[in-house]
Amino acid sequence: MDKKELFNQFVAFTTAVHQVTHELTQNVKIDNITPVQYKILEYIKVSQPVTPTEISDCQHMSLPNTSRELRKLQERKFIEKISDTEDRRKHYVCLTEDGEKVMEEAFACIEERFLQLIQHASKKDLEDIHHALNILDEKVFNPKS
Amino acid sequence: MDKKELFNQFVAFTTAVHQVTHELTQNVKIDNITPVQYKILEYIKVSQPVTPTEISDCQHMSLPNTSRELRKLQERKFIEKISDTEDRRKHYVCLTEDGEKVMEEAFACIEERFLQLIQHASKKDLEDIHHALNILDEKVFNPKS
DNA sequence: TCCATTACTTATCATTTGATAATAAAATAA
DNA sequence: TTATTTTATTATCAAATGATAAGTAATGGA
Repeated sequence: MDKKELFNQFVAFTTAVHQVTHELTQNVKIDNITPVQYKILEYIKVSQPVTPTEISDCQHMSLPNTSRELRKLQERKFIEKISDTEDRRKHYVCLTEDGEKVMEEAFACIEERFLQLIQHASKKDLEDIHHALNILDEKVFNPKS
Repeated sequence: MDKKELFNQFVAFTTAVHQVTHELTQNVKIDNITPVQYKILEYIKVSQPVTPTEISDCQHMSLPNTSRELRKLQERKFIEKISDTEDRRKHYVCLTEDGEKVMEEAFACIEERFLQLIQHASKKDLEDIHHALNILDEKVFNPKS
């Protein structure tokens, strides 16, 4: 296996992943929410509770800008902040009930499209996909070293 | 294989892919170029010659905005437009020599980081990765139906 | 020929996002 | 105690991106 060739395959693959991700998420429409705000909500949904600093790091945005977007999300009652009892500088960000509802709908919408994507897959296909995801996760995308 | 479970794995996987893609490309620094402009150049690099309409479709941006960014890229001598001799409404966009050089450097930079990522992979690991990419491409990300 | 359509451009405006400075409050180290 | 660091916020400005209207030129069909 030539590494150069593998790189080319990798580039084509990641492009396809981005493309499909876009297709799966494009019909998720939360009223008056910006892409960045959606990404933040998505991150909170799967990782809550999280601190503004963690959001800042993972979403690759500055803390002031993170703070601004969180304020907007809080004003719209999608999230709430709870200050740490130990270290009162820290704030834990969580989804509110409204926020949970909205994100569950969003994920349901994405899941529906995902199921369409794999609707023709056989039982063995599903096993193969599962296995392939594991391999790539382990050996490329989540190196646990 | 439960499809619901596979969906969760899929979501985690695509998140990891986006994360790694970001890490691989983050130290590609082309002077005074915006993210959108970079994405356009990247697309042209792998697909040239392309028309503005194709760029517009693939990059999910309106034709007027595409036209504006292409103008900027043309002013900076990264790309050139050639009109179709058959249908003179159509324009083919290509990289100039400068553009080619810049993008080759960018890809070299990404490849270098990719090689670091898989530096500890054995010969068998590389085969496994190659195979896994093929499976996912075929069964999920590039459904040829 | 005339009309509709396609491919693209220009211009303009609103919104989103990014960058930075200044501040505050709590924690921690000296 | 005082100084430093960490966490987060507010405020402000610049730049990038998105949306839309209007216009040009070429094509193709009626």
